Order: sequence, then structure tokens, then C-alpha cells
Amino acid sequence: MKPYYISTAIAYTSAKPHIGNTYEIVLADAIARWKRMEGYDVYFQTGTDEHGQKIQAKAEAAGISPQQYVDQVSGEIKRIWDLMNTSYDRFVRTTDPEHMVKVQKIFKRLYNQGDIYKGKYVGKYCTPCESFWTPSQLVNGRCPDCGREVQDAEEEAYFFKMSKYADRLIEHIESHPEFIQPESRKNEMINNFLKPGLQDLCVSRTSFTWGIPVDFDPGHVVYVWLDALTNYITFCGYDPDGASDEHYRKFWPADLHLIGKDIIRFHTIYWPIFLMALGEPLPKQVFGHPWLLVSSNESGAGEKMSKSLGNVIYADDLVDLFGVDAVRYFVLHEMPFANDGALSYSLLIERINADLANILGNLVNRTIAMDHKYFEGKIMAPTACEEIDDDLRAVALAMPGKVAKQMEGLHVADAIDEIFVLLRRANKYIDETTPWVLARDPEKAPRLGTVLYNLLESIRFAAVALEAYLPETSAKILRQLNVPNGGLASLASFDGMPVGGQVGTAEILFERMDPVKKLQEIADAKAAKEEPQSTVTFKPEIAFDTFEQVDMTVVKVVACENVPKSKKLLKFQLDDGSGKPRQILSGIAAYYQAADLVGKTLVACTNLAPRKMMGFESCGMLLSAEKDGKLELLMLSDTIPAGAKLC
RNA sequence: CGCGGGGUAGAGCAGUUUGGUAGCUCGUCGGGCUCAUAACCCGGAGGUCGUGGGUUCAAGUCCCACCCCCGCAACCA
Repeated sequence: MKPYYISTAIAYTSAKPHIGNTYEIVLADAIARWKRMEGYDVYFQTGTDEHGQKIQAKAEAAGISPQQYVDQVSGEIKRIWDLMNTSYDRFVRTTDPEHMVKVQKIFKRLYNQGDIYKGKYVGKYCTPCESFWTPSQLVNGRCPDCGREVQDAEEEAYFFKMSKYADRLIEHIESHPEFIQPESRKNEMINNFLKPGLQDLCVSRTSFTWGIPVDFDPGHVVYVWLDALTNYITFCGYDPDGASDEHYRKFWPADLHLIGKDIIRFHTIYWPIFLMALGEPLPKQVFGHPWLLVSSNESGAGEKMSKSLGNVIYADDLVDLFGVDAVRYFVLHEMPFANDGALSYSLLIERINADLANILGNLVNRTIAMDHKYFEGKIMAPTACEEIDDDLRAVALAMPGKVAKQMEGLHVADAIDEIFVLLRRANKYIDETTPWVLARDPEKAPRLGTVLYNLLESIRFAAVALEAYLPETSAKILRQLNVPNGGLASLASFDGMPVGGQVGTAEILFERMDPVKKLQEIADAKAAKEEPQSTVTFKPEIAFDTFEQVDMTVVKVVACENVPKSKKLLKFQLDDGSGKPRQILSGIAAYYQAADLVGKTLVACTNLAPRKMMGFESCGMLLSAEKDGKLELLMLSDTIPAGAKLC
């Protein structure tokens, strides 16, 4: 059997994955299942990426060890992958000791052969913050965190000689047009990163400890991307000492790395170069899939899910509401090949009703019900064919090939559509043949039996093909038809339903939903869930004299205007009572019209260190209150004069 | 001139590579049917294909200029 290695990106264990992240594993699963149906020996790897500063910080905030933290989140991710009924062969974790040892060996080997060298990381250092910054990160020449002066400083670090392999990589990308998908990304990588010249990549860190230690240099941990990317080979059986096992020899190079479009650069530049340095072949294809966005209201376009927007949707919540296959169907079908897709509850309900309940579910239901009604569930021989049957049969027989073609190009949504073309055709066929009319004339029984046979067989075709996308539903339909899944081979001819056999009982596959009621239900459930949790947090206690250092002054708005080219900033000219004008910039353009604020009496913190924003100096901070996307400036009545102090 | 994506029927999209009657799903209106989950089938209405120019016998599609929207980056003291 021909091997086929497909992987997803390993999920970063900083938080529970939302439906957008879950989309990737479902997409990979559909491809993996289809490849198995086509007879490939599939190896499907997924897992979690568990090192890095962010995770260390999250664990500290949660008051547990990083290991406990990643155990918890990784478990949660695996639970969701399982809930989505995904057929991965291996779920890997970068905290696996075996992986860690291999990464250390890889690092050492690259060091020994001169691809990694020890150098100096030159930058700006802010002593109070204990942070390194690159010149581009500095704000107005100062520390972006605290605004204080920074010093030139250097730190030992390991670097990878990217430039050494750049030409070879460009040549590989140019000569393998299928390597980066969608193709539009190819030029982006070459023009933006490769052509201008690759910088050597810093591949070690000393600023945190939650990573794989560089075994020959304590204090350094391996850069997370080097750690993460190598998962594709370390867990496949690669041995840095040259004794890679049979599994590796069979499956590497991977056929497809399925990843999000945001990490294409790492997979099409760094990863291939690491592999070149190791002397291993490159993966055959990297597909950067688009994102699943949420649209919060009917007309709203998609926006990225984020906690601060409060629009995060989780796969398990959706599965509770709609069932696994409905969610799988939605994410697979609603995602175009290259553009971002949008998800909303009303869209989801619409798709389930229109496609799954009406076209698919109702077809299966009405067909099996008719067979019971007219033939007590017996599968009749198709002896009375008519010309009108030819088109249905032709559509059915052509379907598997069309699906295969779409899948070959990774157009999963279009592949599913091909199956629904057949289902729609079958519904139409019922109207064309009007079985209920045939049933009135006993002499037409053979014709009626033939019509039902053709319908049952068409449904069987669809059910077999749907296995890759809706595995549970596929099995349910075949159970109702009472036939085994004969695989793609059984779709070569239109005679798979056993004549003389008996169909099962008709059961509802997808319940039709009332959109208004269902949306209300969802809103109620959401409200009930959100009620108990409080998002208000309080900072640690401070001494009174610390508080007293803050100088807060009443100011009058003399002038206010939008900062050009800025979405958030308003520029204020203020009277602070001193006689000298004071300029403050504030990021509240989304909440206030500049003109409306002229003449208002506000409060500002007036002894903050000045800071430059978008080229303008800001001397202080206007006080406002914010929660859940609502913001209001602190506004006093106009009777209090400028320069008055808060006390 | 920061980088990128996009503007096609009320909504969501395909079509643009290789110019040649503007298409799909949903919605809407009308009709048909009654086997079925008020489902299914047929038909109609609805489009200056962002704007202006150009090339061409012919432009949604190619060329030039411009406008608008959305991400990212820079801003949130």
C-alpha cells in the first residue's frame, strides 16, 4: 500500500482551542479518511506544542507548574479532537522525553557541523524590566514596557545560518510549484523573506526555562519553533544518530503539512532549511488553510475570535447544541479553499436545516419510508428501467471521481458539494418518477420497485462517499439501508443494493430546527453560563505614599482632533491651569467624536513620563473607565476650574 | 507611498490563470406535488460585475489611474 503522511500543526497549549483551531484537525481528518478510502496506508499525526515563555507565564499565573499546566491543556485538546471524531494515528506532545532527547541531539549535531554557531545577541537592555529589546521594538528610544532608558547590551545566544541554505530553498520552491499551497503564498514568501536575504535565526533563549535545555550549555533552552517543527520527524521514527526506523523510512517525507496561514513562514522557510541541514528530504506539500472567523450578528463580517471581544466559540459547545457531524459539516463545507470563512449560529442553523435535514436527511427518510410502505422494506430488483433513470445513474457513477478530483486539490468543500449534487438529483428523480402515482396501479409494481432501487442505490453511493466527512452519519445511513460499507470499490457499478434484501427502519438523521427558537435557546444558555463568573480583578495593595505620587489634575479641553492614519488615537490640547498648554494623546477615537469633547472638563494624570505616539508627544493620561467594550471618560461639571487636584 | 486580502442580485460566494450569452446556495414571489423532517420539484423577479479611462470585433476577465472595506504592523499613558 502506498504511504500517505499527513500532519496538522501541533496545537499550542496556552489555552483551550476554539472552533477555528478545531477546524484544522477536522479538515485533516477528512483528508486522511478519504486517503484511506482510496487505499493509501495513512499516517495521521497531530498533537500539542508545550514549551515556551507564554506557557511558563500562564502556569505561574495559575499557580501550578508548567508541566501540570500543559498536562491539563493538552488533555483538553485531545478530548476535543476525540469529540470531533478525528482519526489521528498518533497524538504527540513536545514534552515527551523521547522527543526532547532527539531535539537535543539535533541541536548538537547542527552545532557540530557548523550550521548553528554561538554568537552574541546584540540589543537594548532595560535593567528594571530585565528585558531585551531589538531597536525596532523600542518606543521613542525607550523601553516599551516602562518607558525608561535602555542600555546597549549583548547576550550569548545560538544562531542558525539560514543564509547558507536560502538559494537551495528558493530553487526548491521554484521547481516544486505544489510545495506551497495556496500558490499565492509562494510569491509572498519569496519576495518578502527569501529575496531580501534571510537573517540568521536566533535558536536559543535564556530569558525563560520552560523549554528543552541545550544539553551542552546550561542556561540556554532551544527555540520553540525548532522544538515544535521537528515533531514531524522525531515522532515519526527519525533518529538523529542515523538509525531512523522503518516507520520513518516508510512515511517520511510527509505528503502534507496542514497548517494555518499564519505560520506558513515557519513551515516553508525555517522547517525546510532545518531539514536540509539534517540532510533529510523536504515535505511534499505545505497547505496554509484560511481562518474560520465568527460573525457576531446577521450582517457582520467575520472577525477573529478573541477573549476580549467575547466572541469565542468552542467546538464542544457547538457539538452539545448541534451534534458532531453537523459541526464537522459546517466547518468543512463553509470554508472556501483560499478565503476565510465565517461562522455564526444562524448560518450554522441554516446549513443544517437546508443541507443536512432537508436535502440529505429527508431524502433518506422519504425513500426508506416509501420502501416500507410499498414493499414492506424489501429491496426489489431493478427490472423496469426507463430512459429517465440514466441521468441519475450517470450522476451517481461520476460522483466518486469528481470527489476524488476535488480532494486531490484539497478542495474539501467542493468535494462535499459533489456528493450533494447527487442527493439533489435524487430528490428531483422522485418528482420525475412520482412513486406514489405508480403505487396506485398494481401493474406498475416492477417500475415502482426499480425507482426505489435506484433511489436506495443513490443513497448508498452518497453514504459511502460521506464517510470521510460525516463518519457517524455515513454509518447511520448504511445501517438504515442495512448494507455494509463496501468502500469506494463498491461505487464502480450501480448495483450494490442486494436484491431481495431488507432495508432497516427509517430514523431522523438531522432534526430540523426552528431558527428563532434555537437562537433563543443558545442565547439563554450563554447568559446562564456567563452569569456566575466575575471578570473583575484587583491589583495588589499599595502604600499610601505610592498612591500620593500620582498627580491627577482637572483639565479643560481646548482642542481635540483625530490623529491622521490612526484608528484609535485622539489628540487633545488641554488647559491644565498652569497657563501652558498640555498635549495628551488618548486611544479613544472609537468611542468619542473629537469635536464633541471640546470644552469638556476632564481629569488627567499629569506627572506621567511623556511618551511619543504616532509622532506626537503625549504628556499624561486622560482618565476613563472601561469594561466589556464600554468606555467613558471621567467628566466633571464645568464649574470646577482647570488645575484643581483630585483628592 | 508599511504588508496583505477583498469590492459580482437582499445575504454569502464561484467565475478573473487560458477575454466570447453572468452562475451557485440562502432568502423572496408564483406554481406543482403529497412519499417525506411545513420537507421535495419547477418557474419568475432581482446585477451600472467598486469608479473612470484604455486595448479589442468582444472585457467581470487584460492594461492604467483612482475610491472604498477588512485583517496585520504602528499606535492603545
